[in-house]
Amino acid sequence: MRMTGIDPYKIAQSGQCFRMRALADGSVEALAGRERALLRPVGAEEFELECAPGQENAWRTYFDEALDYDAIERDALGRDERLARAAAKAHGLRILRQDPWETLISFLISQRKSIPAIRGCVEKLCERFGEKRDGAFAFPTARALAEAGEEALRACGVGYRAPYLADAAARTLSGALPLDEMGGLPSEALLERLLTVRGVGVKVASCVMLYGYHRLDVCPVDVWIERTIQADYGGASPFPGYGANAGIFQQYLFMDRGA
DNA sequence: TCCCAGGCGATCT
DNA sequence: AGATCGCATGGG
Repeated sequence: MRMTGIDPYKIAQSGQCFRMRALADGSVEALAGRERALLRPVGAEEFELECAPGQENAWRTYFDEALDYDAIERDALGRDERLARAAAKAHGLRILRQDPWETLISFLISQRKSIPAIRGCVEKLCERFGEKRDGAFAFPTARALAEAGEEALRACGVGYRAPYLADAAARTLSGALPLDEMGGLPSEALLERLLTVRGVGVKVASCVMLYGYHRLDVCPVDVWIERTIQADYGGASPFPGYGANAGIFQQYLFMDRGA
């Protein structure tokens, strides 16, 4: 299957997912849930996607193929100078449609960690508690993490976040936190439910909403985005004015952080 | 050795 | 309601 117009290298680097990486031969490996895909470059902005039989449409959805990102980039280019610069550099980026559970656990870990450190923790969790499947490890299920115990979780380098993961896993397993059903909630109610998870504040909840529930208007504000607001927007957040694409524009600016 | 990382919860005023 | 502080761990 062929995919055009996307830049998987940028997606892998974007900080929205932690199990996607460029390989030495120039292809990009994507791991999501129990599945694995390989994107091999075959031309300009063109990649051949190799995946398990029957998974093609799932990967098309994952890479948000149906959305017109060229139109979104044009929107960004017409806003302000700072955003336009970031959007131009981010050409080919997509907001992935990730699984809410995987997103929740990943961003619970993310607090006060660098992106390489997050990747390391996530990979350890997968190796130790995920099912081995065709040369890679699946992301661990809620049951697997609930049964692992806090100490075994802590041994993956998650530190003080271990009880947060245990709580999220237990509540997901019991049905108290029905992550899949919560996709039907309006954003305000969804945010409220996510904030009931220990270790989830507004920033982590925003990441789960944007990356796990594809709420593209939701804008996570982390230390980097806050710095950008201070340094480039004089302390006045531009995101309320960005409307339906605020979350995507946040991602453009996050990728261009420090520039 | 020091400082920071895609923050959050507890504990003050 | 707002401000401050401690927190596990790894990398520069």
